Amino acid sequence: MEEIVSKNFIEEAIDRDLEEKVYDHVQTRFPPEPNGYLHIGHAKAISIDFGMAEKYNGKCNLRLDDTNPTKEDTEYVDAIMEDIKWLGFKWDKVLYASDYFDDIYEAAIKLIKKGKAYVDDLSPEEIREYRGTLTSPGKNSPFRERTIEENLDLFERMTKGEYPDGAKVLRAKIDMASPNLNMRDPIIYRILRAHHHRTGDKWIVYPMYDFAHPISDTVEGVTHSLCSLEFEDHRPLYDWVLREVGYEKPSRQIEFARMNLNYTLTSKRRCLRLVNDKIVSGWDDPRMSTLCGMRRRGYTPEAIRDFCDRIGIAKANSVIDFALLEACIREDLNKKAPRAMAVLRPIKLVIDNYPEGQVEEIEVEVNPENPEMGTRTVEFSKELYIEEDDFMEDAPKKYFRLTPGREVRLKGAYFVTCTGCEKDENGRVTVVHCTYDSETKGGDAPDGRKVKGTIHFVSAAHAIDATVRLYDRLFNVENPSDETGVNDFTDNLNKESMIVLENAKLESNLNSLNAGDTFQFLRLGYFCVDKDSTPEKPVLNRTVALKDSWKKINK
RNA sequence: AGGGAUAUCGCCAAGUCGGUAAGGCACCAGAUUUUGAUUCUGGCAUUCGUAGGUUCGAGUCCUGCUAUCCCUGCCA
Repeated sequence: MEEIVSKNFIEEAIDRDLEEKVYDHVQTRFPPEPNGYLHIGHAKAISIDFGMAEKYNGKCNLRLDDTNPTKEDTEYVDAIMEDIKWLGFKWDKVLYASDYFDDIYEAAIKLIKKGKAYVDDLSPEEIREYRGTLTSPGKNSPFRERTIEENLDLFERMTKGEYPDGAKVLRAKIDMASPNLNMRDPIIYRILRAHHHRTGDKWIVYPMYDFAHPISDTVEGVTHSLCSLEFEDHRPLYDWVLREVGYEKPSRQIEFARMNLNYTLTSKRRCLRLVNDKIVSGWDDPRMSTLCGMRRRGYTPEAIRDFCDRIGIAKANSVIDFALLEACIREDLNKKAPRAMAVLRPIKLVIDNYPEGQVEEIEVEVNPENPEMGTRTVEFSKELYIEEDDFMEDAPKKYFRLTPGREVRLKGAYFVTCTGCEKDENGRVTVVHCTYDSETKGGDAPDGRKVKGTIHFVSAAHAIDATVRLYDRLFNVENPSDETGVNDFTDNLNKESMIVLENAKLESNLNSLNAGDTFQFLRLGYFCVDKDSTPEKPVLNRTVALKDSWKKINK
């Protein structure tokens, strides 16, 4: 049966434009300001900007919005490009708002000549006062009625550097009484002596976002300029600029709701705190919501794109459940990740009736979800490591693992029956004893008897020592930014967001790991090799745990 | 003299001439399972922010109200 996918409101708008021949093609752009790292919220915008172009066989440019040289840096440009490529999206061109500085400047002159822009000498404080408030109209600047000639002259002098920063601005002459504050003679150019990462010291005046953006879009040939909801109020200004400058094919701005994810933080200011205060190891800490952090954590681009597709596109503000992201990464990795056995918190299991010194090669599948991935062998011997959790001296009835008298299967190997354990002076279990049934090789009993549990193991003599970092959500409240009732957002941190296990044991097949390699450790979760990993001491990050209905029962 | 938006299941989200509430995640129950995973099967909104109205019939149309978000940077 054909799956019915209804169109979202952006596609409907595009369809209408195409139908009415407002445009005969679709072109979009993704316009980040290069002043920080991309995070999961940007993934949605990227997915929409590039996705719409793809759907309509159009093009999408990456345009770095660099109209404020005091905040931007090339370091971020490189990181942004890397992240977009990683996600698997392809831009048509890499462009910069600064590529259009000449066009934008000409547009400003045009506006002045039309009497639609003027140079204002008011101070920033005065401009704020004159703007009025949400509920009261603003009033005209005393400089509003300067002649066109005077404005032309003044603006030229601004550009030449005759005035200090902040002394004058160029404003659009619209309506100081507009209920929309953005229309109250918005500033379109300011004097800013700052080194620009691309244009150097060529410019002394820089256009404001509201002026630069519509012009960049239209000059670039963008048909649909997709952005987030907070720019809805700017659309009248966006349209005003394009109309007054007089473009024949103005771009159309369409706004959508940005994504929020519970338990995660995307605010630049707060993330910077996490980094600066060393609460995390850096912008690419696996707990960060940055794309580089998620990449290091082991998230795949496929999972993130699937996530963006599944959450939909709408205009209602919403908070997505983190569990959906986890479902996406589990679904992707379940198909792709080779299985391996690893013991995170090892205790010894000694098979008392197994021949001393004997080693058997046990064949197990690499991925039961995908038989084409073949099989591998793991060593089996008298002394194994098993998970601390897989033995319990006094176990409840529903416990399917090792407890004295109970028989379980060692994955791919034999049935073993627990006979007891040894403890240290503190009462901690150090060694578990069992006997095996040599008739059950491969994991099935010829007499047809069944076991309820199958546990994983690693042969002690063959195990590879490793460090495993168990990551969990960084915050233990749904909205980490909510500081009501706490001193600040760091009070919302999850103290157990990273648990480092230095004594993990890996199966011997994992003897040449590369950063980024991903595995499913049987019964534990998905793990990927960290960049800190060395051949001597592998380091694995837990991307996400497997679902665990036992944990739920046990609670 | 404020303006702009949004309200459908715990979280997202379809619902487009008004015709009797898709789907995903989560959750619950059962089956299968050499991962307590996966897979499968079944369950999960008499009701669409709220109060009225129009209509044979309203989530969809009309009126009023309420809640939430955004806007008073020479940031984007």
